[in-house]
Amino acid sequence: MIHDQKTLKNRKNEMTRERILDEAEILFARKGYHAVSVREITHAASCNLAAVNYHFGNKQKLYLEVFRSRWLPRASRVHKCFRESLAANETPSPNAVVQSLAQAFLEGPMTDQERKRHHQLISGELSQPTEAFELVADQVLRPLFNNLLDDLRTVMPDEIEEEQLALNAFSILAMVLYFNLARPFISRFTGYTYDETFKARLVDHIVEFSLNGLGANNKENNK
Amino acid sequence: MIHDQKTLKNRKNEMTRERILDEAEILFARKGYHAVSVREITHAASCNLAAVNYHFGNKQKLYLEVFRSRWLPRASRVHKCFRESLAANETPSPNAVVQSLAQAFLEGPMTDQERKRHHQLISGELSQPTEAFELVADQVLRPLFNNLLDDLRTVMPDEIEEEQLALNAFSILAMVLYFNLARPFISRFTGYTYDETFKARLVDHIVEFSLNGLGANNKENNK
DNA sequence: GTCTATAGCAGGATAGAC
DNA sequence: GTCTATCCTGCTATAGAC
Repeated sequence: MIHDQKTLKNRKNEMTRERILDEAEILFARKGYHAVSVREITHAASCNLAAVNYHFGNKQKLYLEVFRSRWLPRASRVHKCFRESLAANETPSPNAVVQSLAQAFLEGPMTDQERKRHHQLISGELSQPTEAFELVADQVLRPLFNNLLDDLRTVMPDEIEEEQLALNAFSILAMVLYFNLARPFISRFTGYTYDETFKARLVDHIVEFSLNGLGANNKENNK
Repeated sequence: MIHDQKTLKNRKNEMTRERILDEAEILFARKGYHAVSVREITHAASCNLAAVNYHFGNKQKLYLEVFRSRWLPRASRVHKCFRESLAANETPSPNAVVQSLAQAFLEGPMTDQERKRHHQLISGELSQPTEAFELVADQVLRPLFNNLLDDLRTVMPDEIEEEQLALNAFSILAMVLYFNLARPFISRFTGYTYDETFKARLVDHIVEFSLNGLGANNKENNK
């Protein structure tokens, strides 16, 4: 009995909490932290103004929780997609590394709507870092970067220097992230929409450009 | 007489106005539009709260004026630096194009402090575009992009498609802009500081990576 | 043109009833 | 846990003295 009541309460509690997180993420992504008010969030989540303080303490902690419980898991899915796609190749190659990465980021496990929110949120943190950036840098970006470094070390010639390797890793990330972050800018100047065809075209381009950039475009490594 | 009084007034007026613009730019860059209050700006500029409304109408118009009178001219200096550096080569080559661009952006006519402000401001607009983005896109980004397209068309093989050309132009821009925008992220992961040596190293890397990426790294075009 | 003073409002946060 | 009512701070913008 008591247990049932408790789970019932918890369930209702959880649902309000989740609704707030959903709406908060949408609004923070669309307008940025400071441009969104708690009133706006609670109104969108159809709950009371005081609910944010009750569930999260304050606005800043709600924002952090959006990253912790929404952004990080999604980023993990992308990272996992990258690793699995890469592992599916029987022999590692620069081509496989770059293609897996580009596909995971541009065509990966997110819907277009999710991807937009996801990138707007991180874009805000790159522009004006808060505590959330530490979280993202340590739990997502650094592991991704280190994985990429290791992958490159495996598939690149042995004589390559560590600094050279790091710069190459950053350059590949630059391509992948830029074509996501600069989407409005790119659409504006070319008139292309980011449909499936164009995204596939982009992945091909990124792979080709990066592979050549790596100077690893010799016949035996590609494909 | 009357004329002298007028110029004197105007001069004092201009100086307050300029001081406000200076401080507003610093604060908007550091904290973002919504996180800065007019009080903060006028206090930093050692003038009265009402001065912003007198000189600019309101906060939003002040923000726009920062872009118009501070950001755009600085971007023009960079663009000019790029064009002049490129024109200095007797024969155009992919190498000259990319190197001129990378040098203008990374080592160009700005101090490091200016560059940081400059990139933080545009970074905010990329993340949450306002009216200022239209200004920047039309007056700076589009001309830059078109110039780069024309340059590439000149130096690249004739059979290249327009779409391919545009993707290459975006990729080069991605490299140049990313290594500026992601500076905190890069420093954090490598431990490198952006001193003169490292910036020169970066320019070399961007040039090499992009040239290879263009697939134009044949001996007769390089150098 | 510059200032003081203040209107007028929106924000985050909380106390206390239910 | 959720709600109402409210506190209080901070904001933008303006009116009016100098």
